[in-house]
Amino acid sequence: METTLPKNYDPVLVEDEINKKWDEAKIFVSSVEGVDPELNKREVFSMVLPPPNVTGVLHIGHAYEDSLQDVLIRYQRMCGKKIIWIPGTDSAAIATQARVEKDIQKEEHKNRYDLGREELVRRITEFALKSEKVILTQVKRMGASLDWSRYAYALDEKRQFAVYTAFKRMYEAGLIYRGNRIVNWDPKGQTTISDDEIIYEDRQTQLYTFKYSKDFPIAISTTRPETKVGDTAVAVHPDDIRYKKYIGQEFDLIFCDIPIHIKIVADESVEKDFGTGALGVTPAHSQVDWEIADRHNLPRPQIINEYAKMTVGHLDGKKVSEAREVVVSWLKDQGLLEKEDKIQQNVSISERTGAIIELLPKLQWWVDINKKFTIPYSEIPGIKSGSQVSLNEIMRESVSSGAVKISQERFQKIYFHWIDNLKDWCISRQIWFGHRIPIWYRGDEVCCDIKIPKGEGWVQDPDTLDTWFSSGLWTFSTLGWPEKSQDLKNFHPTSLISPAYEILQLWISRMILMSGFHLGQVPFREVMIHGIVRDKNGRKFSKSLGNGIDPVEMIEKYGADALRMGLMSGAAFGNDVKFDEDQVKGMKHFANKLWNIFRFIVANCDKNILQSVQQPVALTPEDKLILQDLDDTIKKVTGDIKNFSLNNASQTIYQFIWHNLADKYIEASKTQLKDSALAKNTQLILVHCLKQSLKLLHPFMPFITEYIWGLLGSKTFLAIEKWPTSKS
RNA sequence: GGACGCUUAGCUCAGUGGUAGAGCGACUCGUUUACACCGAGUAGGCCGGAAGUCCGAUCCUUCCAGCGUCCACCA
Repeated sequence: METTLPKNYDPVLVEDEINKKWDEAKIFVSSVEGVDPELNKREVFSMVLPPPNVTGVLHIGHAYEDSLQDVLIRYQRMCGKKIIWIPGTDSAAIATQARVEKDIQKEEHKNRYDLGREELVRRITEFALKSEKVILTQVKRMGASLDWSRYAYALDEKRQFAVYTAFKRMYEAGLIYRGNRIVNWDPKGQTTISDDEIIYEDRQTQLYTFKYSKDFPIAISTTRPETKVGDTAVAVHPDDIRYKKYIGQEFDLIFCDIPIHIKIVADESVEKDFGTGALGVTPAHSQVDWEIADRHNLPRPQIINEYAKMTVGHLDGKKVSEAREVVVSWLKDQGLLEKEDKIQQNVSISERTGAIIELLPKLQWWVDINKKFTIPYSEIPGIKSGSQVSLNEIMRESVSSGAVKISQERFQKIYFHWIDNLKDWCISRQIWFGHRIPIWYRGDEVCCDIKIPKGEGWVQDPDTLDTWFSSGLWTFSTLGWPEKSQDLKNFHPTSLISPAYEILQLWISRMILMSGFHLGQVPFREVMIHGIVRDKNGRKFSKSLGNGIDPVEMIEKYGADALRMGLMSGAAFGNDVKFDEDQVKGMKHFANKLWNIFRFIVANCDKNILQSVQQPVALTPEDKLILQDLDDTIKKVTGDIKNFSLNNASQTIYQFIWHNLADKYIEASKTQLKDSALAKNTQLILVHCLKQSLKLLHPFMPFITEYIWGLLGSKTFLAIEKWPTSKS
């Protein structure tokens, strides 16, 4: 027995050491062509890592995602494929800016306007860099076999160039336009805010039912009577027999001493059973009404300003709440108010300032989803090069043709449902951190270009792009696009992407759109959506809930191998995983078990047997049983990984190593090793089983398997060994 | 409001149209020269509720309940 091997396995030291060795040997770097002359002839397996946001540190959900993909990648690598797995991080414009602004508000009581654009962006960038550093360390410690030579950040120079190029080409194709849209406006913060920054409060409010005037035939209901001075129509359902006869009629009215012009229109979106079944349309201050106005070509006067004050008639300058009282008492005086009901309503409130959100129209940039353009080149089945298509058709065809395979049926359903209801994509954001829109103005002139146009007086659009605009380019902006690079030719479309289901619409569909437009390709051939990790109570891990678990803490306690294995065996692919620390602990014990199997074998086998290529034979019933079990295990684990049943695969290999190899065969070997007729063959079987086990386990527990592999005397890395095949 | 998912042993989860499985935990016994981060055992579940299809359902269908997610938010 060699006394140099400690009884207990210490993952932390080993994992650092192995990581260093992998780094130095550059075995995960796909651009080192000289290492293996056969490499370029091999089948390619390429993936991008869904880039984590630089909004802080990674949580256990990222650890799960990284592990899943690394298992698949390591398996494919061992199957002899040429692997490219690209790491990166995302700037996550809104999320990051909001995070930093919040900190600054808290610590310095300053808002973005106090700091100014330049200073705020500087601060955010500083924060992003810090957070990027932490994140990268975390990803590395998880053992993700990424090609770090290809690391990309959403705001780095190359990606910036790709984003501007993409914008310009889409602009020139007529797919990007500028138009008004209703946004969430925070009157206290004096800024637009995104839907994620809104909290909904269930409040009781009054629902007023009234007529605009005595001559008007239809009563309407509203919780906001003051906005009715901005009405331009009353919408009714086309099938509503009560109101059919009025459709198309127009009225000039005096409402609360303010003249308004009302047209009666028919619109499917109106609920017959709500209120009076007639909707007063206030186009400028309601999302739904804006769309109705769109469909019926109605004027959209703005009657509330950025300070939540009225802008018309004698109400001018009054707060909306004051104006409401004025209007209600006027209605009462005129005898127009038919009834008042108490109803529950979701009120939108700004998360940060607590102000009630006003909806206001603002100029925004859009991607036209339905406009046809000529696609110069297309590999997508069903879309011919040179034909007329829309982005919507690209998104639909890419999946319905099977060029992108969304492997779980339920997610495919969600995808199509989303495409069916898709509207134009608003890509401008009124924040400062992110890719600034590459549009310049000079008087009435508008210019779209990658650089500031020549000449004096050009001013860049103040808005930045929706973060998903740059994320949509990710599969090819990371491969050198817009250059016609060799990488792009070799590795695009990528083989697989494995995101959480939350970002199917946000990200996956945008990548299909972008890749289709710019390359005439799909971004990936297969989408395998995974579940998310939850805490013991089934809640999501999130920064705002503060229930995050630092994977590094788990790694230090149990080892990255144990964390990976614990997460993998937690639940089936696509289902959510409840994080269970005990499971991780159990896997640490498993690592220790494997370590001691190794110690036993080293202590009981001749040194030359450890590296012998001689095939063992089955001499005893125990021999026969273990070799058969091994073969079954190889078959099952391989099949399970192919089917993305990583939970089953990990449990099968666990079962074999612990309960077949250790509990049964090693016990049997204790007598067989004493029998000179059996000793050598028994040693061969032990070593053979151990080595095959190491290979099968390697995708799940890369560190300990690689470490033991080295201690057995191998000169090559286990990570690039050949995957075992079963005999049957 | 719409869509989808989940509900199986104390806990975390697999699974199959034909008398229920794993890991952890619990309990009993054992071993202390591979491993106490150990071994051999034991106990535990009318597989969320109701109805239907079937010779037979935990698995298929319908309804209901609880939980969760995404989308749209109702004047």
